[in-house]
Amino acid sequence: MTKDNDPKSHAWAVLLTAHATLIERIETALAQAGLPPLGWYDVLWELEKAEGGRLRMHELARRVVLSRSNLTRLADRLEDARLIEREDTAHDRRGYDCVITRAGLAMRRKMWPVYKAEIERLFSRHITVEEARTIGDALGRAVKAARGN
Amino acid sequence: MTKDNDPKSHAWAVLLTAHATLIERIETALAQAGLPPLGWYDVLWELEKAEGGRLRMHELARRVVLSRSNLTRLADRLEDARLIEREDTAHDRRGYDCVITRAGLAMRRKMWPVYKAEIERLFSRHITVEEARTIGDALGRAVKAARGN
DNA sequence: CACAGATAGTTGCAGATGCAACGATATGCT
DNA sequence: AGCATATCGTTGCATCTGCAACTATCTGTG
Repeated sequence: MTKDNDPKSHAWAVLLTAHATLIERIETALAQAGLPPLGWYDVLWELEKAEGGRLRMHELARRVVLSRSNLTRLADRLEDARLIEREDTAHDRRGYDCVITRAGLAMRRKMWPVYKAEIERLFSRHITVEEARTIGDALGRAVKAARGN
Repeated sequence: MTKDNDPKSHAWAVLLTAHATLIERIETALAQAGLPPLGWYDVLWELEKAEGGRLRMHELARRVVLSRSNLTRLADRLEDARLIEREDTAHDRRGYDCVITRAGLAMRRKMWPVYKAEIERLFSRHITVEEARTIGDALGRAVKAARGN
């Protein structure tokens, strides 16, 4: 939080602090509401957005920015909770599709209001639409470049 | 990365992705250089900035946004590596001061070029100074509000 | 000054994480 | 076709994490 001489380093430092602080609050809010952690939401939401509610494991891992081994076990937990299912994929006997279930859709819908309220309370309320656009654009460029490596 | 209707939700989503992606890259770079993880840097840097290179455990935990139990063990590791020391604090027999050692200062100095190069490559290069100011201001406000809770 | 309640830091435990190694399958080259 | 190489997803291992419980100490109130 120290005033840096370089605005870019300062922005990076604040981004780290903001992420850590807000995520901590959001996880707490979800836990207090008796809901699963944010990582579950991310997976469910990516699946819900995807064509047919299904994605290959590696593609899902890429989208939620998780290592594969990590996604394997997160998928295990979600499958135990009946929120997703693994199906053999066509044309590649090595792979699986993760498919979101009805219960998975319902869970995501149940988590969203809690998550949304926290985003509003902790983030949206404090920034202007113009700032939001700038953040989305600038960080979006950085992500795109990092992925293009 | 989906185009959201709401710029603020979109900014939040991009922030999450950017954080995850860039941190992953930075950790990889540090590991490849044979250096400790980013969490060590954060602690060392906070101590180095602090008056006398020392902070109480709880204050250090607050600044690096870590739970206390977590900081206890991170401090254990740093102490094992002789990068910090714990000293009884004056006036409160419950508490300890974490103090950075010469080796700790040296380690932070050794990590910085690697960290800095990654920040530059992954973040600074892709944003303007004006955007950096906006990010620092906007997220700074959010952090400040969240802490004032 | 005695006691209730708050705070400092640590520890046990269960769960989450990354990395390297693995078996299985696919792909490219000859 | 046959073999080397790459990719898919899982697993073992060591490490890291948060929560709740714990001891020790401090603070405020009567």
